[in-house]
Amino acid sequence: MEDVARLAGVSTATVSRTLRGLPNVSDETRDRVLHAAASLSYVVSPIASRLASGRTHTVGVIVPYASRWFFGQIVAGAESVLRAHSLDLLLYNIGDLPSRQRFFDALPLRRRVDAVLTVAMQFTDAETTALLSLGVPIVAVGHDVPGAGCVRIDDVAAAGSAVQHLLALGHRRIGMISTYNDQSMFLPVAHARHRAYVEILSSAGVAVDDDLIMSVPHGMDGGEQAMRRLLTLPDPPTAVFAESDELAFGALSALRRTGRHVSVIGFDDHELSALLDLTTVRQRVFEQGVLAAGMLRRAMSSSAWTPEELLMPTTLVLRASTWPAAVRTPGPG
Amino acid sequence: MEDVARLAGVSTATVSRTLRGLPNVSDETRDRVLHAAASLSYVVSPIASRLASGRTHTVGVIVPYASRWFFGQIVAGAESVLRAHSLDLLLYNIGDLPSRQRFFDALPLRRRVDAVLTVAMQFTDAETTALLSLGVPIVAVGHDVPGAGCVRIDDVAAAGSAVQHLLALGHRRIGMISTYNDQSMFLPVAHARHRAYVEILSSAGVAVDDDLIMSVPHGMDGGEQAMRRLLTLPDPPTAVFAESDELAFGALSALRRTGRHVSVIGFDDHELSALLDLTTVRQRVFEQGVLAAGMLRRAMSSSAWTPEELLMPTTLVLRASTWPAAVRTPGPG
DNA sequence: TTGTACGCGTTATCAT
DNA sequence: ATGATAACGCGTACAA
Repeated sequence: MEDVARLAGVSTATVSRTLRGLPNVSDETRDRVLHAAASLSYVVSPIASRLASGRTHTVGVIVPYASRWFFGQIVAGAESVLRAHSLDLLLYNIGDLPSRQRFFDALPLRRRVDAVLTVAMQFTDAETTALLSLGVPIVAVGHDVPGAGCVRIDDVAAAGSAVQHLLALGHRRIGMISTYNDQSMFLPVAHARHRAYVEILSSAGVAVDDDLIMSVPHGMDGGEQAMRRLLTLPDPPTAVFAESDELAFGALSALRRTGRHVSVIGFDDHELSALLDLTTVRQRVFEQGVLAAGMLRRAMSSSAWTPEELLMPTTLVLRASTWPAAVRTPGPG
Repeated sequence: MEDVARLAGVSTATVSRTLRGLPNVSDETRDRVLHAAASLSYVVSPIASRLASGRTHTVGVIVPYASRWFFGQIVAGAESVLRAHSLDLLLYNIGDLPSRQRFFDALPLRRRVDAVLTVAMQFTDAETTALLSLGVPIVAVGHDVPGAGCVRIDDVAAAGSAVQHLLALGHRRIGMISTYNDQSMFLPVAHARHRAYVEILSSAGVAVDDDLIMSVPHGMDGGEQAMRRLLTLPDPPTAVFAESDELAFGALSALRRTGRHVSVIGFDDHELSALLDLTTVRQRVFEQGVLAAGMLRRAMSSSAWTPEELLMPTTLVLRASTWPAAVRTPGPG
């Protein structure tokens, strides 16, 4: 920077001002500085800049399963807007217990980020406290953190509409495929969808049979496992609500391998759900990442930011993986 | 850090040494410092540390399509090992022309990373020069960069085995679904697989018909589009080799919608390929990310690192999406 | 083994 | 509008 200043015949202070586009720089000197910088192909050292300014220009993103479709979409959405404002994104993948403990033990985010984005996590009180102790704004997607901004869908209503759909098709024996994580805790999303399942069935006068609720690890394998177990029941379900499309894919796989027929409805509208003809509840995932990042930007720029809450809509997408109960099940008619 | 030093009754230099685990610190002082740091819940400022040491502890990762399955796997694999060594990973998603130009225009990696990982990119000479001008070690996955390390599969041989499989099934009219990017350039991977297609057909005495080669944007939509076009040909193929499983998924979708029957073989062994019964060429993607990150670590730690080259194996995975030509095609028999 | 002191490359405050 | 200079928080020769 000194070289640039010398070449432009000004002080380093003026170079700094110019390069950051601050006011109070005459057009003429601005040109000189810009030319000098260009001819020396000089760029500001982000690290030195961060140390001096005290701002990291970085946001930390915490997800449980980075390589799953849903989280990939969220991260990609957030990345696109953060990058556009030259903010760095530091990804922390803490799905399994060991990495999670390491994370909250060392809390590597300290002195490192200006804001935090967390996606579909279930934090203990201690973990929440640790997060808040970072002293930076937080935005959560798909779950709540006290004092944090929030982007989400109405999980209970959306999951309810899925179960409602199965009821409307005449199904009464309806299974559910749910997930848990390493701590044997339900993720908040799983919790809400499970609640919707219970509520809708109950209010329709259908008894909730715990045997029909399978709790498995997230992913296709989990879904396959769950459906296999459901099929071995003495009185298996005629329809199943899977908490996510990836679980539903696994369920479809089990059905195909066993040659059985059970209606399946998923949740998300995964990129491949149309191909697999999966009835599902659509949510705009990428966009939630975009909106969350926008919220983060606002939080970082205004010192008096108050947590916002954004509720995204969902849509029931009807395809061929669900059908009336009577068609395949012996009924009274 | 001064506070810690004061509390422990030592100098900041000793604190620094202790916290970095350097030798030449007596066990007793080490304990005192560690306790002091713990009781003040002090952590080193990574930014200040980086400025002082001149090392960023960060690697830049350049991918064309961050949210596609393949790249998600690579990045997840690399992240897992980088994180384990507390290295940050800065992701740059430059698939479309505008972001790519912005990237090479500003070259935001300057003074920012200790190493670079690029995945399946096709760089122009100018872009390669720009990258090399960063003066940091580079590792490329799925393509070559002069002077860079490399992790890859034998694309020509692997793609060849796919085409060979179709030939062995008796197919003679074999299509190919290939990709191009925004600059209308073939990605190096696309190039190699296309070459294999031509070579294998030629050496089997089968004429290469350019009408059977569809070039589309990457992704399911592209695959669907390509297959639709192939089906409208006066003499459509009886089998198709898709450059990636995602393209193949699109092709399967088109077949299902049109009720036509064409053998399809993909490439990658995507998580969902088994479910869709897609015959494909398997490669271990996540592991390539892991290995590339390991190579990067070696490159960063030893000043005299010489580019390594790693060749990963592939396997032909036979499923139900390919079948003998005679079964569905009127033949002499 | 430990302490001193300078340097890392900016930003920001206060003058001018 | 511009310049001098003190932070920013640490690493690291060098000295002790």
